[in-house]
Amino acid sequence: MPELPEVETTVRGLARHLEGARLVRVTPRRADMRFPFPAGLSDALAGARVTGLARRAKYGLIHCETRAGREATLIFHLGMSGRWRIDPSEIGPHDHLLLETHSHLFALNDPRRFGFVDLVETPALDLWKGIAALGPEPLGAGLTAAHLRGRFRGRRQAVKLLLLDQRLVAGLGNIYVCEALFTAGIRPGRAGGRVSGPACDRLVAAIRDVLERAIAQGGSTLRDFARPDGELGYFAWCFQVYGREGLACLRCPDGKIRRIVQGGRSTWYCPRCQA
DNA sequence: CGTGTGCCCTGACAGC
DNA sequence: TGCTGTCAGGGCACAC
Repeated sequence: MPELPEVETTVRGLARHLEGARLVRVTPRRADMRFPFPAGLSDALAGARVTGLARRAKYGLIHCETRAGREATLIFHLGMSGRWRIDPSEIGPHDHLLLETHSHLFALNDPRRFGFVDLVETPALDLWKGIAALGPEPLGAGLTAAHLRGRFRGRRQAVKLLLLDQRLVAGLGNIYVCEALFTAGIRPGRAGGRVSGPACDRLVAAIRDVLERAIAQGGSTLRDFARPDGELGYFAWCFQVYGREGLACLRCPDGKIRRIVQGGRSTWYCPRCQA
């Protein structure tokens, strides 16, 4: 379930054990995930010290200083089914990349292999293809109603699909777009260009609210990650509309949550209170 | 350029 | 029990 909050939670969980540690060994267990592992990955990172962890959109960033004294960043994307396992009791068929420090083993596990990793020189990180074109972070100062309004202007595409476009806002996925549109009272199928200024105001607030609450929820689950064999990236979250087709709307008395398909993916919303 | 479609991959679940 | 079909949190390539 990796959208922004899950990646944020994952990064925080990894940071507790990885920050400042030295990578004793880095081991791909197959040739590729979605893309081939970078050539020379193991050699480049063996003996490197982890200087810090960060997140940009749905990318996790593991900043390192290599033995050669170069700043390098290991980028990971969790795709649809990726997660990190800490000190797993055994290595399974879907553990595709292992990071070992003196005290812990981290396994990047991803059954569907839609995730991937890449290695870049840290000074060139912002030029990296996945990051260069990203829109503003939704929890940063860059996301404003004016920004959304400007990017929506003249667009006939549904606001739901526009919000999934990482160039417009970085880090939203299917769940939190559905939830934010519900909170803001905006119909997912509304054309971007027809979303009003006040609606953009509500949308910005809703996006922040939904993401912050999800991160807080994930943070509380982080406790579990301290125990051996802990896994990172998944936590329970009580959704208001996501996956609730046919159930009663939690806000209005008579609404029933409806599911439609947009861009080949499910959208859930309340036809009564989302205009 | 904006928009729409199909596809990468495995696993879980519903229905027969 | 075992088969088949459908669907899943993402993003890219490609066609028009």
